[in-house]
Amino acid sequence: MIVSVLTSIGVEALNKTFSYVVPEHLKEKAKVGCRVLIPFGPQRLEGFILKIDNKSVDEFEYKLKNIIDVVDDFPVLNNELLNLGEYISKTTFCTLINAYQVMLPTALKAKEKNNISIKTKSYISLNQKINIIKEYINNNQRSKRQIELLESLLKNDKLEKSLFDSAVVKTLVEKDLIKVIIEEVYRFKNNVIKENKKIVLTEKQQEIANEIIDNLNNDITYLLYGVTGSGKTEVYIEVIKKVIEDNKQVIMLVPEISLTPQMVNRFTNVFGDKIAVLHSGLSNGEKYDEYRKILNDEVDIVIGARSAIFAPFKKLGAIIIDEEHTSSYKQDNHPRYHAIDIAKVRSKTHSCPLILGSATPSLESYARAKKGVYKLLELKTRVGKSKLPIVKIVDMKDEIKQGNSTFSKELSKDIKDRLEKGEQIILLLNRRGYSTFVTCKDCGFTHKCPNCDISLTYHKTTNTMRCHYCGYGDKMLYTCPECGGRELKNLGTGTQKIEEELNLLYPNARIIRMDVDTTSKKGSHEKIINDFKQEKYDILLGTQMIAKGLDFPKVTLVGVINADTSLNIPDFRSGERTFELLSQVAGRAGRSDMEGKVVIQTYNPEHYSINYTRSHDYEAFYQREMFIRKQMSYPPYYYITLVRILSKDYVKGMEESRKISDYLKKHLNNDTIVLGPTTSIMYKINNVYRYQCIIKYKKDDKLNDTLIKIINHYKINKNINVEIDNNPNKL
DNA sequence: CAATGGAAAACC
DNA sequence: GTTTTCCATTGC
Repeated sequence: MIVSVLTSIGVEALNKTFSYVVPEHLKEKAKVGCRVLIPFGPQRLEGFILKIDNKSVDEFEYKLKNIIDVVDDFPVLNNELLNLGEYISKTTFCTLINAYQVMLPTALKAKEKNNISIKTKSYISLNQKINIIKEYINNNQRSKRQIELLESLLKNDKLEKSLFDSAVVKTLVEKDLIKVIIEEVYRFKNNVIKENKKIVLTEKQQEIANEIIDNLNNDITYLLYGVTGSGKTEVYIEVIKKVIEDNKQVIMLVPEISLTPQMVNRFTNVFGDKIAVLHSGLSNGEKYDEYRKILNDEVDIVIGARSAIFAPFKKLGAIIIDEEHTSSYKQDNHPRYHAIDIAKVRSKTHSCPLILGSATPSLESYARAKKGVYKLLELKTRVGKSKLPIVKIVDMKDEIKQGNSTFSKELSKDIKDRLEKGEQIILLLNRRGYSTFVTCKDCGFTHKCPNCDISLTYHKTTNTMRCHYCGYGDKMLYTCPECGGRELKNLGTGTQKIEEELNLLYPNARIIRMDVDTTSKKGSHEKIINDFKQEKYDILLGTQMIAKGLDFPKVTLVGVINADTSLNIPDFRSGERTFELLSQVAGRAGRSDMEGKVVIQTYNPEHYSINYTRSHDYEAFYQREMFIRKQMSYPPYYYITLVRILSKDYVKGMEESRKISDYLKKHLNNDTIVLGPTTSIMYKINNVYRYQCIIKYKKDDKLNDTLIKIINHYKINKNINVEIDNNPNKL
């Protein structure tokens, strides 16, 4: 038997299979999709069997080697995953092996040293009839510890092996009186809080749910556009109930790790424990266990982040993507796949619906819904008595004149008021660290990362300067290295500084900060959220991770310290991102019957992205933004493909970028627009210079082939790296 | 003419 | 990606 094997090495030059002979004793085990251990030159590698060949050895002009071993008892890649991998590799221009690896949990990736194993627990139980045991007990009265063990087992079917002395267990096993049972156990445990809330759908929710339920066997994509607090989750639950009734399974994607516990909790209360959880907050072992629950048909629902879209369910009945506009549904390193694209492919293969939910849909999705490509479903009002919060926009230019720099008069007053009333507050600042850059007052020197073209952020907790791109860290400077000046100023405010100021202003307030720096430990997301929910704190201060989907009934005030941080990013999506962030965080206020208020501080109060949040007017924002996109030939009017050229050599990078740009202009359609080359916004990261060309097109049948030609041309060049990003999140 | 090193090729 | 091979340059 001869098989084609794809090695675990993810380089363009090895993006092909190699043939091996399967020795007689492995023939049974070797199936397509299984991992195998192979000799590869002088090394040993793992790879996937992609094909079983019916060729014979002498049809090859070189001598084939034998496979060393088959790693898996069952194919890690089933047919659907094999096809999905090809799709990813084609659409994201990555190697096939990279596509397969990204779909699998670490434990099942083809990798040489993978020591993530199945966790087991050992039990003991009786291996003889009761009368034989009793007889043994009577005849061996002196062996006290053996008798103790046997008597416990007479009372219990099985007991943990570790409760007893291993020598005692050993003797009894040797005498064939008891046996050891090894059981697989799952590592991940959800701490579920019991709820006794009965879910009653509003008329509108029921109507929408019914519409989806009536069409469960078609690959329709729905856009469920519902304002914050309108109860999209209730609709999801109603649909899922029906899918499970039909004996099918559901994938539910949530945008942030911090939102999973909340969703898991709600779902567990409705569906019991037939739920697997998959996100980056789990250890590799836990992820493996959750994945095995899916493989073993033990669960009906997977809740998770982006990669959960690959959950290997055999009978998918529905895919739900909550907060579909979230940029993290697209992977921001290679392979840059988008979970929604994968979902569409899977929805087609399984003939099941794809439900995209959001209060602020991406322009692309909403435009598609308007065109009828997606089916638009709308929830326009909040559930019950709760109303959308009042939004106040504060012009910080005026406040500065009055001497207020971080907190406006209005926001300070409101914070004080809520603290007195014992209500909760959420404050958003989309910048972590203490200050965003350090400048010398005398010569204007800014402390930049030596590897990247980025100013370093000061972290007061560790007294270090850190680069948020490459992770570089340095001691805080007290004298300017350029001119020796002693007046270095901290400019730009981060969450750490706000926390410090809040502590000074409201010494009695209990404040918790949530950003990348306070959530690096496992389970810390959940802890912060639970503690805040249980009112152990008055103020939750955080970066954008606190903006989406969280449900805190006691929050009546949301403050945005600086709405301009996301607006000032030079990117065509910055307006959309700003509106989305502000609308989402505003949606955290007033979710119960208490009225909510949102205070947005900005230096651009007249900007439409900020202004339309005041009236919660997505439609108006959409119209305005679409007008600009049309003028500027941006999505959704044009598709964008970003070609990024990376090189350690500044000059060579530029030269090759120019060649690539010329080649694109020459070979693409006439109505396709090629911009660049230019240096990227971050022109140097980790000592690698970055250039880019932007391709805007409506339809270009030559694009794919042209890009492949460019990639092939550079695949052997070690000085130039070319990356393709379709529909980029950032330019 | 061996030693060194960096690029290129092979990897089934 | 890692290892080996190849070839040109350098040093003695």
